[in-house]
Amino acid sequence: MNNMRFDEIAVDALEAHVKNVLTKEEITRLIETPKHAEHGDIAFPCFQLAKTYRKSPQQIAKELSEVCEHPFIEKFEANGPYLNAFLKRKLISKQLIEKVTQLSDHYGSAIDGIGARVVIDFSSPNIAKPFSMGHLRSTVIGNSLALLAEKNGCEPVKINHLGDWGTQFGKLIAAYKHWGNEAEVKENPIPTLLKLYVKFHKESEENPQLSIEGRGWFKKLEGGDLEAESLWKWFKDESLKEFEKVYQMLGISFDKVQGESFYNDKMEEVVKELSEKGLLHESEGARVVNLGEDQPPCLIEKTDGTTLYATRDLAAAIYRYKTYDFQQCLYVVGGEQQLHFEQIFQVLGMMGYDWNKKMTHVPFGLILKDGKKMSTRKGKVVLLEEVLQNAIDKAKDNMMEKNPELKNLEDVAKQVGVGAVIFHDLKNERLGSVEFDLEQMLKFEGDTGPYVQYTNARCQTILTKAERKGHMDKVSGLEDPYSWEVVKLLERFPTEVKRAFDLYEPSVIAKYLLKLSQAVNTYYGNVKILQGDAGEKDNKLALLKSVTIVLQEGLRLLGIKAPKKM
RNA sequence: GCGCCCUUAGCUCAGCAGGAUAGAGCAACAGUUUCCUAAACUGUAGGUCAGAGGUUCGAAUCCUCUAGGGCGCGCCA
Repeated sequence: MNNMRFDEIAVDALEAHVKNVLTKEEITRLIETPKHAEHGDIAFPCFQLAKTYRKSPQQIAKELSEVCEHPFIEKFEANGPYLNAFLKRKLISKQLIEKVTQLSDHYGSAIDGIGARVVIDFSSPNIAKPFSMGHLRSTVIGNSLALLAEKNGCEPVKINHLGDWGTQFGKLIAAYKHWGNEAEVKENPIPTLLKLYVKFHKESEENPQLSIEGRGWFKKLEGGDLEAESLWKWFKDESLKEFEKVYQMLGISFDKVQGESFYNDKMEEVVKELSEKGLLHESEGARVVNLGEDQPPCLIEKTDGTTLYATRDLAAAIYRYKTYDFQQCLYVVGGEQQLHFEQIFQVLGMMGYDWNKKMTHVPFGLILKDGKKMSTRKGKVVLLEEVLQNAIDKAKDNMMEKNPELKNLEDVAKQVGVGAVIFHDLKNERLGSVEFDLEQMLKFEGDTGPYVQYTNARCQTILTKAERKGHMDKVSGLEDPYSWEVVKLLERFPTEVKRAFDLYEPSVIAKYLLKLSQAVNTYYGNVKILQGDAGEKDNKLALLKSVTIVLQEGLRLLGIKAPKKM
């Protein structure tokens, strides 16, 4: 009977009285959370029962309200066609606070975790290009999914599948041979390489010969040409240094950095296998796998014998399955590549690999600029590093003004600034496209990361002031309406953690944290924590302690720090 | 042309295993600091849920169509 979820309590109370008509599952499905406090804590609509009972739903609600009872429920009330239940606030809050403070940061963790291995392919920036806003999404969503996987009892494997192979690098080498100079690249690697890349695309519009040249260089690169390889390696090393700066700012690390080039020596085998299985066909000089009547084929080898994205992804998938024996493999890649992944999964299936069902493309919406996709080729990029620095500077300005005597001000400014950017990216539904808006991203008020961090910091201050941490033996529960809203939200945390991972949606957590923060701030604004008699104070402090546990843990799952002071 | 996605308040978005009066934030306006951090709180104002049908006791939510926007669709990734 301990620690039941609210819906379980309701099912428990109702089951005996509607047993012949509805199953447990059906009751669970019907149960809902009322939107308005006057409708209680749990609601059960009686419309469906009306048919079988041949009574009005109002009548049924009334009758049920008279017979239902449950040790956790204060009262049942019929309100029109609804049966509303009011929980025993004191009892529930007592139990919940005890549970959260006992479990601490394990609250919400899956206890029946099976340790399933989940490979997550995310971030994957392209070398020789700036780490743009576009990659931010994959990076923060993927990182959060890894954290959520772990929280849900799985074992994540975080892979950074760098875009470090392909025709584009042949083109870059060609561009460098034409217009580049060593000193300039050394001085300012990424912007210089980007400039070369952009110039190449502009020039090749008038001079198609250039593209052919670029493809030639890629063929050399894939063939092991020393000059091509050393240039490529140089570009890659410079890029990795730049990326590392960004990952450090974001506080994100990987288990493996295995770019596309890692599969260079594994592709021949894949092509061979495809051929042996009779899947490879000649088409217009290239080699493809045909997929279906009205579907475009999957291109495996170009006319000149070099490989493509799809080839490398097939090799990567097979390698990963062999290496990790994963239960799930997630690709956190923009929605514009949906067709590509459909093709990859389909080809794997045709090769006889039924584990292709364990692979999922987790797409997300684009970051748009003026309603259009941002394009690297045209040089329209916004640098992530600059955005992060902007945010950090702004956080610092704020703190100089509000809390200048704060120690480690630099660190906290970083946590808040970066937190704002990450939260802004994660708070909206994954799939929606977002218009790039620096001003929005640097907002620290309202529905933002700093708002959540601030809520936590205020609670922390009170706890420090009260010098009460830990022993909550004297907790007896709370029943005022403000704390009740907080308690109800705290109770939901484990459910949200599960839902967020099931849906691959970090925004579920972000939205939850906003709701919790709002409820806490309302509480804080209306109730004086450090006033009242000792017992009352203990209860309020214990609640705040629970709040900080959940806020910190929730932020952590998004990859955001929770400073104690700000 | 085909496929996928999107359209809710002036702006950014919640709500969508159908349910009781469609919610936040920003912006606007009006308040709150002898009081635990005003990065906060309280209140006012703001909506034919793109449009039309359908299923249902009940639709922002499910189905169909229309309009508008976005993204893909053989040698880029």
